[in-house]
Amino acid sequence: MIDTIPTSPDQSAFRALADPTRRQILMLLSDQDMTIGEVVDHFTITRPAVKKHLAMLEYGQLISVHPRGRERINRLEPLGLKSVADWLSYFDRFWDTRLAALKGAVEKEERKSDD
Amino acid sequence: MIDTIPTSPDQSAFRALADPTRRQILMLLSDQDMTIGEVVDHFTITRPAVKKHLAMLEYGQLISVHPRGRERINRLEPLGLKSVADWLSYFDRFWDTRLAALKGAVEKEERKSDD
DNA sequence: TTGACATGAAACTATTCGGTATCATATAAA
DNA sequence: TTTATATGATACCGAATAGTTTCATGTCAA
Repeated sequence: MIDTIPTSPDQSAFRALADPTRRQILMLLSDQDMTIGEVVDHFTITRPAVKKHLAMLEYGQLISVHPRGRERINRLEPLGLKSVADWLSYFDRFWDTRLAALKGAVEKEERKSDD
Repeated sequence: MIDTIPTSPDQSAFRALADPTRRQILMLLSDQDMTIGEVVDHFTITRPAVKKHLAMLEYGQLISVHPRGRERINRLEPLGLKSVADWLSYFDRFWDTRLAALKGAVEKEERKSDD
């Protein structure tokens, strides 16, 4: 009986990804860091709406925000996305057993080259 | 200016994954197909609540439902998850360039062995 | 110092979400 | 043919979402 749900490491990241506008923002930030104003210029919704989306992305640790003078620079935080991808990888075996195996091998190889 | 958002292929799949209970259900179904009642037995919430979650998972094409007598068998549909993983793979380059390359190579290899 | 500008924040609205309780329907079993 | 069981479906509730408008704050520049 599941009562206290063994919450995945990043509930808020999954929630942050649920909205198409927020996913679009992530795509934008993958090209370059942007101020709030610059992000707003890519959408038709108002600035406060974008601000809220950015707040949720930050809460889900998918972006980080860095003040610079009167601006705030929004930067993609890929590691937040990686944790989601890792959760999904649990299902790798269903569509590609061999890929999962290779993935493990590569990651092992990487850990070796890290030290 | 992004107005009509170039919606990702699987908006409803992302939404379906946003809830921890639904992700838990997917984990359960990855072990075995289940009737609604069997899924309910793993949680403390009521059957109609579970039913709604299953409906969202079905809408997001993450599961399929198959009537059998008076029961309805819920089955994991891994391909729905794969489309989400594919969207995420856009960001692979940020944390693992080499893995992304390997992934491409493996998938190419698979396509070869498919025909 | 004053004005322009980038952002913060609050208040409000409509809709969706996650949940409940309740009742209806269809099938299996006695 | 009853009766029990598995599910469908509806109505309702409180909280969270996604958006708006409006106003306040802080910083750069003239």
